Amino acid sequence: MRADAARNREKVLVAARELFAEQGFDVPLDEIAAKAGVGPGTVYRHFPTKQALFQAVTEARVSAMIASAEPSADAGADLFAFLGKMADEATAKRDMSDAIAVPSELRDSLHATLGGLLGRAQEAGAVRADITTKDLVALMKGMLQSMHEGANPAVLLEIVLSGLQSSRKP
Amino acid sequence: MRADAARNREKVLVAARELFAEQGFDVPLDEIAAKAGVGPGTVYRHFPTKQALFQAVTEARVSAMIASAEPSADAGADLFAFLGKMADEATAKRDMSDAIAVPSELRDSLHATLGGLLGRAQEAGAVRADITTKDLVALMKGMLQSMHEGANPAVLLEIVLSGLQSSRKP
DNA sequence: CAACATACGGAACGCACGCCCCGGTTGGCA
DNA sequence: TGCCAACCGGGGCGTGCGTTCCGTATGTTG
Repeated sequence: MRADAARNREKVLVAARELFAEQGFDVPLDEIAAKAGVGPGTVYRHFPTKQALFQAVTEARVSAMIASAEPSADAGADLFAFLGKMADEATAKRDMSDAIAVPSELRDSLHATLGGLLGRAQEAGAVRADITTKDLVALMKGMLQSMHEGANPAVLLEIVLSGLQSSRKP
Repeated sequence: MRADAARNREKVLVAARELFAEQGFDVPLDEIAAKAGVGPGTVYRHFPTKQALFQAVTEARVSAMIASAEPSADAGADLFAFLGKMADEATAKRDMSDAIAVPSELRDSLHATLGGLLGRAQEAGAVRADITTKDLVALMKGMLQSMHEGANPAVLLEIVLSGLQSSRKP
């Protein structure tokens, strides 16, 4: 690989990282290219599609998060800690809320991780048993999106967490 | 107004009602026109913008819902009943989840209604005090959207309702 | 029945986006 | 240093959408 090619690839990654974090997946690719100081064509030389670029940018953080989900003695706490971590990430960077939605292997791994944590937490009786992985994913997707619309992220998270474990008061 | 104009206006409303209910606000306006058997231009003769058409279609149901939110002795139950009604509507018709998001006076009234119900429920001590109207709206928006992605609407609603009133277990 | 305003349809416009192509340039190897 | 392959930039294509324009058709009125 030529030196300038490697340099440009890096510039694209840096620009994409910043803009995806600021504006999420919906940021126009031309804007990323402009911020990187290259043409759109150059972006596509290094990444076959916009989603591939997104995956390249989020891979490190999402993988780290998935890796951090090691089971402990308290399965309920494990799940809640993971959801909290996702909420924290999503509060700081807008791209986390898209990582759970944009199609990619990464997203599938994330869903699988959530499913595993949920299952163990349910077996331990820490969360209500009638929730499916799909439900949890949809719930989180909605919550993460809501966090970027002026709502208080901490409050939203608490509502979801308490809702997961308890049934309604009579 | 000419007779055929009135007829076409009605055909557009019927088609829009069905398609907005099926696919939400995102349905292309040309599709509505095609289903109504008219050209796109005709739609715009009767409704200045797509949002105006959407408002015309959802006005009756949303207004009815707002009107049904009369305070009773139990402010908490009032709020929960209203949220349940919204969830039911959103489960059946896809346009309810957009009525809370698409800019219009209707949406603002809806938000105001939610704010009023929330305030009274909080005064009554039925829901946690640290939730703002913005939080509630964002939460509902996320939940309603999630309902159209394969999740179980009833479970989602229960999670939100129980989350609203209780704090997390220690 | 004539004549005119009113309304129609759908082609066309403007915009934004993801993605591709090509003439020119540049880096690295012989 | 000279040459070639690799790479660059950005203009351009295709698509989909909301919206507008205008020649034509049609309902209404005297």
